[in-house]
This record gives sequence, C-alpha cells and structure tokens, in this order.
Amino acid sequence: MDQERPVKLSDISKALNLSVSTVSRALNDSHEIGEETKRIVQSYASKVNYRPNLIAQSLKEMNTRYIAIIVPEISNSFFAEIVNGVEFVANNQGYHVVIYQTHDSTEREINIIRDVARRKADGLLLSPSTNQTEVNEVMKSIGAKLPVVYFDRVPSDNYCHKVVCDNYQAAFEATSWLIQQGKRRIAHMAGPSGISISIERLAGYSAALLHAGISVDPNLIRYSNFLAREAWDNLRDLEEKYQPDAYFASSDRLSFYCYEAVQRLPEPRASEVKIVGFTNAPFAHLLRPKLSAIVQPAFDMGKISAEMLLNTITKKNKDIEYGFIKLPAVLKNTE
Amino acid sequence: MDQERPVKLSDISKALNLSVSTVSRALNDSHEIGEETKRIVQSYASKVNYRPNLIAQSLKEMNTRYIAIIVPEISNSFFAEIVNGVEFVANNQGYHVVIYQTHDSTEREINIIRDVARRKADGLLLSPSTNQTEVNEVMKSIGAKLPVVYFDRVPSDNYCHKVVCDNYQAAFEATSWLIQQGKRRIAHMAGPSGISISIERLAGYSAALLHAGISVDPNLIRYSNFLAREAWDNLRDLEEKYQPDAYFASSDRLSFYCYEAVQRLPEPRASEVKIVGFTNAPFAHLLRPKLSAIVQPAFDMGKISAEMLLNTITKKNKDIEYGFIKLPAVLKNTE
DNA sequence: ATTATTTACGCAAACGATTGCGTAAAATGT
DNA sequence: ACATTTTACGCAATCGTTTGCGTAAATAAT
Repeated sequence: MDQERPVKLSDISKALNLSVSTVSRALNDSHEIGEETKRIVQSYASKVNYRPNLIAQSLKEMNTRYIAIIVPEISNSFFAEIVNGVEFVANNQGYHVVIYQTHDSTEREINIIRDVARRKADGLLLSPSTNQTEVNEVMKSIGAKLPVVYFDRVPSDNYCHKVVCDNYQAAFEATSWLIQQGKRRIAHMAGPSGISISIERLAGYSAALLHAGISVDPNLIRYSNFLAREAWDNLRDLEEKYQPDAYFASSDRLSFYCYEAVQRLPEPRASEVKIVGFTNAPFAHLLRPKLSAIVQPAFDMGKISAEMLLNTITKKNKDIEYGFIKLPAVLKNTE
Repeated sequence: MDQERPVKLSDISKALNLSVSTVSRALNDSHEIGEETKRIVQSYASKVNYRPNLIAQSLKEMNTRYIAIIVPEISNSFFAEIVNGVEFVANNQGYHVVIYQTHDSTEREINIIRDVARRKADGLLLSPSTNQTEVNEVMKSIGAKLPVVYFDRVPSDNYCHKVVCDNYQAAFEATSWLIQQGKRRIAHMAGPSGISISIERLAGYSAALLHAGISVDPNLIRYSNFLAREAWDNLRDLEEKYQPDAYFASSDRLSFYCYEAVQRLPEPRASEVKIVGFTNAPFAHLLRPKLSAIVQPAFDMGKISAEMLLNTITKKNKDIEYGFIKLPAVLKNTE
C-alpha cells in the first residue's frame, strides 16, 4: 500500500524545522542540545519509526559493529557449536555475527574473505580451507586493518591469533583406548594432509601406537579430502586389503562414513570392529553398536575465539600480543 | 609491519594525476574514458590491489548485493540444506548470502530482522519464530523496501511469498504408514502450537487416523516448544499414562528425543514402539532400530525461495504477484 | 573556413549519517 | 551596566563511491 521509504534524519529535520545536525545530536543524547528539543525530537523519531541507516553510519564511523565467521559447513555440529560460542560473547558486547560457509572450496573461501574485507567487517574468525598458501596470499592482499583469529585449522606461523583443541593429546588418548580394547591393526582415516589438525592427530595416533610397541603401518593411514567419494574408496580398499580391527576417524564426516562402512560388513566383523572418531554430533550416542567419540569443547573454543577477536578490535594499542589457546578434548561414549 | 590502509580512488587519482571521477569511470570501463587512460588506471589499480569499499558503494547505489537468511538453528540439517539451496542460486546471480540464527528466540529474531533492514540487505529469507504477531509488527515497522520470502513456517495471510513442503500430505502418509504397521495408539509430538507447520501436520495426522477409523485422542497430542525440557516431560508423561505404541514426531529434534526416550524403555517395548519423524539428518538411517523419516526437499525449497526472492528484488515492476509454492516430502527409511 | 559533433576528461552533488567549528541569544560574573 | 561564559543550535566538511553536467580540444560535417 504505502511504499514508504525508511525515514531519515533530514525527514525529521524538515518536519520539526531543525537542522540535521541538531536532530542527530538530539537522538544521540548530546549535551549540547536542550532538554526540551531532545524530547521533541526523540518522541517524533520513535513515532515515525526512525532507524539510522547502518550503511551511512558505517561509512562515517569506519566500523560496522559486526564480525564474520567463516566455516566449512554450518551443518557440522562442531562448527555450529563454535558459532554458538562466538555469538554468545559477541552479542553480549553489542556485535552482530554473520556466518558464511565455504563447503571446503578454496575458491568460495577466497571470494568470501574478499567480500568480508570490502564490507568492512570489524573482524574475522576463520578456519581456513585446505589450500593454506592461496588463502594466505589473499589475507595479505586485503590491506591489513582486518583483525583475524584462526580456529580449529590454523596456520603454522606464530604471528596470528589461534584457538585450537589439543589434537595430539586427543588422538593419543583415542588410539590408546583402542589398543587397550585389544586392537592392534588400527586404521587412521585422516583429513586432508598438510593442514594442522591432520598433522597433529596423525602424530598423536602414531605416538600412541609406538608407545604400545606397535609399529606404524603407512598402509593403514588414509587421507581423504572432503569428498565422500575418496573416503569410500579408502574404506573399501582398507577392507579388501588389510581388514583393520579398528578405525580412528579424524572428523565428523569420516566418523560416520566409517561407521556406515563397518555396519555393512558381514558379521561378526561388523560388531567386532571398533571405531572412535572426532565428532560433536549431538545424537552420536544413539548409535548401536557404539561410536566412541572425541568431543571437542567447541562452544568454549568459539567463546575464546570471539573474546580474542573483540579484544584486538577494541584495543587500539599497537603492542599486538598474539594469543595461542589450546583446549583439551575428551573421549566419550566408550563402554 | 606496514599498517597500510586499503587504497581508495583518491589515492589512485593522486598517483596518476587524474580526477577521481575519471578513475572511477575507467575502472568501470565507461565508454567516456580513453582506451589508453583505462589501461593505465586499471593496471595501476590492480598493482596496488585496489578493492572498492562496498560500504561506500552501497550507500551510493542503494543496494548491497547480498541477501540474508534467518533460520532457527544452523546445525539443523533441514535448515542447513535450505541454506545450501539458497546459496546455490544466489551465488550464481552474484549475490552473497549471510546466515543468521535465532535459536528460536523471538527477541533475537527481531533484533536480527531490524539489523538486516538497517544494513540494507537486498532481501530476506525468513522462517519466523513462534511469536508470529510480534514479528509481524516488526516487519511492518521497518519501512517496506525489504523484499521477503517466507519458508517452512509461514504466515497465514496471502500477501507474501511463501515456500513450504506439503506438511499435511507428509503427516498423513507417515501416520498411515504407522497404522499400516498395526499401530493404533499413535502419539503426536508436535512443535509449538499456532505455527503453520504444526497446524498442518496435526491436520494430516488427524485425517489419517479418522480415515482409518481411529478416533483422535487429545491426550496423545503434545505440543513442545523448542526447549528440550518440555519434550522430555511430555514423553515421560505419555509413557506413564498412555503408553503409545507409536510416535509421530514433528521435527528433527523431537524425532531424536522420541528415539532416545523409546530406546530407554524396557524391552520388549523398546523394540516394538515405532517412530516416524520429520528429519533431514544425513545419518538418521544409521540408527538401529530404525527411525523412519519424513525427508523434506530442503535443498529445492532453498533454491525456489531464493529464486522468488531474487525475482522480486530485480523486478522493479509494481505488479507484485505473490507466490506460494508447496513441494512434496517423502517418507524414507521404512522397512 | 565555419559550424556541429564527438571524445575525454574534471567539477561538484549526491547517498545518510556524524562532528568540528562558528555564533546568536541567554545566563552569569563583577 | 558591561565583559564573559554558557547554552543551544546551524553550517559545512567528511566517510568513499558514482554520475549528471559542463567544457576544452579534437574530429567530422557542410
């Protein structure tokens, strides 16, 4: 019906016969405006439903009061929980959080990072995709000014803020538990090689084996990028050639793929092969036989990441003290 | 090291001894700029990594080239798939998608809607929370101009764009299947009363019962908002007093709560009670005993929603033809 | 050769807000 | 009664773009 455009300051100023600057100051409760005028302006503004145009505000103030978080996949419970943690602290401090997902595509990721920079988000939380070097290039080319905190998958250098869980320790515990269950041919379904989490988890896995006097068999270690196809091929090949008696899976998705593959095996293997995997899926504990789970403190990781980010945003001081937080993960749903 | 701020048009104009307007036009490949000048400007711009400030651009052009989608919970597979569908078409048309979640809080939802409006998103995809009337108020108060498409949960009036699945039909089929399995005391775990999906699913459930000559027992119908607590209380109460022989669950979460509650029952009930629920969880089929699932065409719903939205954004013509799309859902994972 | 047109650029005004500075009138000080 | 401060407001610049219009020089038309 009434295609009324949003009301702006000049509308109010005309209606009230005041200057735009007076209206602006009145709405911002400036001390240089008379009480009476303030009342008039404020009541009129709320009557006509005035809302400041954030685009204009951002342009003037050079900040946007929102932070962006880029994750591979929002449906992944681990990342979803991280987002929740981020929102928890950001919202408390008056920041909005906008969420982007990359679907593990470097191209999309770069596209998004560029966009976030050009839209002048006040900060960025990033779990970079497989292609670290390319992403690094982009991060450099966006002309600084954009505070970043990396989480989960993090760069190796120390001149950035990082929040992770103790992947080495978690992998060590998980593998040790499998060994303790009598397993010795433990396959490791790893994520993409080269990224931090894969490297650390592999190290923990290997250390646990060696610690138990079991030699590390490279044939039992399989890297999968995030395509389902690769994982399935790896699983089939492992079953055909090596028949592991346990699987240690390095991600949510890999855990479920493993589980499904094992369930399809003929008995008694289907119920003998044990699986432990990284997963924060809230309903993983409903599975029978059990899927043992390394649960990461995702919510806390999100909270801490956001705190670090907001600190570096608000702190104008140049003495950048790069933070590196490592939280413990716990092994759950064992019998 | 070098805290170089992003380069802007005036930097280029100074360096090249040209006016800002010439630089702008050269970069936009305007016909009124000489080929030679264009080359110089463009090559210099790419050398210094110039990226237009989208805040300034948006302010001038009065559009932002992004759309927002607000969902209750990103970790819910149903919504995650919808988001994927939305991204699929939006990205193809040069729009970015930013994702917000409300955690089913009306307060957060209103907050976000206001923010989206003030940041001048070009459009909004919305699955409104429980509190329809309050949200409606807000939607009216933001001064039109913001195209909206509702999906999943939709308002009852016909003066808006809507995309849903055929909840009535799906509920009818699901309930009929349970009846066909010999169940007669079928409980319905419904979502919040009053919202579209609850109403339609209840209607389908009731119709199926009546169609089979079974009377509808109000005691077996339980509404739960999105707090786990309510669902658990309802489930316990149902078991204590009525011992249903089947459950029809109206959402992802309720499906899993039901499943867990039933699994905890003593045998033989635990394996006799059948459950069918709305869920798009990718690993629901791994559960034993089975959880039968009504799977919604979420990706397509997202695609269609985005198409409708982008149509109304680009179409300047006033003849607003409100669309109402209803897609079929399928019953899967039955035996 | 004179006029008409095109080419290639610059000036300045927008977009909607904030803010430093200037200045009348009112209030205060002496 | 006169100087000084305070109060309460308006003017205009600014944030980084885009774009309508004006205009000198170059080219084309007659």
